[in-house]
Amino acid sequence: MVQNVTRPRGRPRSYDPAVALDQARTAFWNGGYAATSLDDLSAATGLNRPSLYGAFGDKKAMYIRALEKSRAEINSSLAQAFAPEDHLRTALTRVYEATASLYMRGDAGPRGCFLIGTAVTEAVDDADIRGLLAATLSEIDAAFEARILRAMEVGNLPGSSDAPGMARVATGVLNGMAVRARAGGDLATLRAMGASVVDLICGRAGR
Amino acid sequence: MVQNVTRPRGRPRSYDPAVALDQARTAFWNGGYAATSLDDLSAATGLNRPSLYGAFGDKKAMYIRALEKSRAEINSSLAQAFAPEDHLRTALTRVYEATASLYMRGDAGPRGCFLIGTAVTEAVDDADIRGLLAATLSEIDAAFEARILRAMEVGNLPGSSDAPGMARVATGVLNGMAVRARAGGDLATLRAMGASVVDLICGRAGR
DNA sequence: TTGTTTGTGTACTATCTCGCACGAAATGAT
DNA sequence: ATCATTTCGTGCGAGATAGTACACAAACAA
Repeated sequence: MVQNVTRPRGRPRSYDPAVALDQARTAFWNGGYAATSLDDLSAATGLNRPSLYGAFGDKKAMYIRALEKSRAEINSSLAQAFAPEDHLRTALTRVYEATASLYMRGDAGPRGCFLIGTAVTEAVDDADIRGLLAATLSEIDAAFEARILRAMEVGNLPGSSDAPGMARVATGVLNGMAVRARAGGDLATLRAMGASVVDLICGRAGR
Repeated sequence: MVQNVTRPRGRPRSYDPAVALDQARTAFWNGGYAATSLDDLSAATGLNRPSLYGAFGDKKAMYIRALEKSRAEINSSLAQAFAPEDHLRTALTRVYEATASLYMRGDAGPRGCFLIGTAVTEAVDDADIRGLLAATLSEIDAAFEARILRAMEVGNLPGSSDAPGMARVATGVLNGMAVRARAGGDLATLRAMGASVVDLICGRAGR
């Protein structure tokens, strides 16, 4: 409970920047980066354009901020899902179940993953976005790989398993689920994709 | 060698519509649908706007035509790759190898898959594009599934295998490779992803 | 030739887009 | 109370964008 140290000098802002960033991300998430105009962002956040510029800079800066927010959320949710030391099958299933329902959310229909749904298109022409996308994919790979390596140590997987390869496949199926969601796929299909790749990694009979 | 039956009445067009469609698709492929303007398309094809309208209608009609062309190419290349009755591992490897090098092509860096790279973003707001994307994904699933079922009949896979699930995972990894390509991933990574999922489906020792 | 049909190219308009300049409003400092 | 500082909101302007009108060019038919 730290008292607000010192209130800044001038007129207080009438909005919460974190909330506004969330609303802007929602707008980008639905329509993509290029198709979302500043007027759309203005309508989504309730801020007028000068306030948007004051808060975030230009359109691309807003988008980068939204990407970084998603990146942080992905990393923390993977870290959380992989923390409990239960069986690999349980941990992977938890990740895919949570992801499937996350990807199905959205007012205008399922929107999948923010990065896959919007950044992939821009990545070819924009090095900043491409770098952020690549970094996030690597981090997801690394989270899967670390968890798989732990499973190998504990004996849940054969010691000869190809952990980096399995991790990239695991990430790839996540990407495929994001694509399906935007293509209008239903929750059952997404969950089935996750279950199938868990079976392939952990073995069908599983346990 | 059919003689051009009857030449159409008026002034002949000075371009090949199929070539122009290819060039337009290249422009969309790099920049995405929304970010590609009619001037970009005009520059890419060498046609001026009235000719573009005359040939294809508006921008969205051009894009739909490009999507359908890619869809047809995907279906025929899968049918071709799956035709020989060799081992499932061979057939799958052939598909992933060919796809990996296809996804790495592009003048402005690797562009991945045209559908994944451009249609996924538009799919939420546009039902036509969403439907085309969903139909193509289903067709890819179906091609994988049919090939896996044949492998089960021949005894290359256990009869208890989950063919639909494996097929969706196979498609998902394809999607993941398309994402990686646009994120700047290198050919070795794409190929490794393919090899890993082939190992998971066919068994590590393989053969 | 002469007329018909069709493609080409310039130019135009209405609209949208971004980014910012300006004054009004709301707060803290003195 | 007055000033300084920061934000808010209306409105503006330069430029891009989609789509079209219209005149010209090139082919064929009679």
